[in-house]
Amino acid sequence: MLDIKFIRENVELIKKAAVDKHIACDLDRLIEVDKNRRQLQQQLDALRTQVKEDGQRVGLLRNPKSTAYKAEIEQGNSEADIRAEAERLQAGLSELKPKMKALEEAEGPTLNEFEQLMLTIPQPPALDVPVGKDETENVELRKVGEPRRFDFEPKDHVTLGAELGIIDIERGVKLAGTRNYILKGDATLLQQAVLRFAQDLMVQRGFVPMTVPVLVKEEVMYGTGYFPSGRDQAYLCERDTLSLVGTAEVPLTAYHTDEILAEADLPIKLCATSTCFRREAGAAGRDTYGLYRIHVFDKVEQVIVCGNGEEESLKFHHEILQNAEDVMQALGLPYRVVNVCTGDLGMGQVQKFDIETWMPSRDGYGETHSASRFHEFQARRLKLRYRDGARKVRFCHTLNNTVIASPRVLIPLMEHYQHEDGSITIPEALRTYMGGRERIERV
RNA sequence: GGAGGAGUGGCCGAGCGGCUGAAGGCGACGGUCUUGAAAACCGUUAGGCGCGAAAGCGUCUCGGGGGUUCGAAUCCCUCCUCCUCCGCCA
Repeated sequence: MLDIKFIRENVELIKKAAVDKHIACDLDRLIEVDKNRRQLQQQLDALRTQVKEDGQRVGLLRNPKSTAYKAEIEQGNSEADIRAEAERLQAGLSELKPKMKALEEAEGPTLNEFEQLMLTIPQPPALDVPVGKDETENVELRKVGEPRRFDFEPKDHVTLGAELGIIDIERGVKLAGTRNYILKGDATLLQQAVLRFAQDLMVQRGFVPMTVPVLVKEEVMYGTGYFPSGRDQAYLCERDTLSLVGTAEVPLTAYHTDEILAEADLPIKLCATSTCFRREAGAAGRDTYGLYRIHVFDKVEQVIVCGNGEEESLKFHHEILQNAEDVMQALGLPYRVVNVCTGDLGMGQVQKFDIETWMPSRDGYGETHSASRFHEFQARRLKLRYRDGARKVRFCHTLNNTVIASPRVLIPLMEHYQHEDGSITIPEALRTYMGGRERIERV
């Protein structure tokens, strides 16, 4: 959410942002509703002032001990006069009631529409975000590591997993439908190793590990910007008006909702390992093969809540990106970093850097991480604030990035480290989490 | 799930129809004092929205929503949360 004052003064900028981001919003209507809203408030405020002042005077005139009453007596007014004055004021106020009621009834829907519209206004992207229609126009920033050249015909992760007896997609689908899977034996251990390794690295870097709810209230989904527009991507437990989160970013970012933090508390660095649930609505037919695009997965996520400043935000954006790159480097996987273009940005994101990891079976890079910064966008929705040095209340900035998501990362991991016989080398960084073993082999 | 009790400012706690956005205390911040610190004393210390260049002014908010009333933190309805006891249970 943006500041309505900012919106009023930057209508054209935001219209352009909406076009570039492919987000539908009715800015003209918002401006109009905002105008109505302020007008109604001014009228109501004036009436309320009168009701308050006169109403209070009625009370005073009815109380012989009040100074106002005594003043009336001193001015030579009789008790009857004073009583009459009170009656007169009260009658006048009674007449005001229908007028106020009418205004209040107009204000309700206006406020409601105002809030709905405000939720649809996108955050303008940073200046160095490339304008583009979709992910094909993301701009590569750098490549790290070389895709491995095989001297044999490499297998894909599905084949490797099936032959090793550690990935069972068929039965996953049997139990839960398309885009489901079952990890078994060493794949389960490998996934847990990867998650634990990633979490340990984050803890080492000062992030507080958390266990968070994955089934959250709607307001949390709205607050982080996933609702209303992404509602069809979430699994809803409608009976309980709760939603399954698609990422731990949601509960982590919302952790300090409706609080005013001390500046000394910032930056707040949190991470959580959680299961993530995604409907993948609208992705029918896309990435249907293997473990790439699935409904349920586990992820370690990192979130930073920092002070309100462009520079600070940028600094932390690079920090969370670096954290993820360090994980990939420790795993020895080749990847590249892309500057995500406007058409592929979410509505709250100022800028997003994706890490795409080399996946031999795709003969290309596939997204494994997504590092975003939001400025105040989420903080405003969540009422996530702090008091600065001048004791002024300001909105925080928020950022987040994947640390590692599995099983997607098992794709490059298994494929990159495979041997001709179908066994897989366990990268060194993970061995302590795999009982010191060096290889996954068929048992 | 059943039966009771309670929700007031950063915290504790008064108020139970009218000059109460809210006494008092604690904490925090600023100042006086002090060689420094403590103590003592003085002062400041809610957020949202609107108007305004600003100072400031207005309004809303005492768990949320609705109602009664000229007037509600105070009365009524409803929902939520927390605590205690009982039941069930990983």
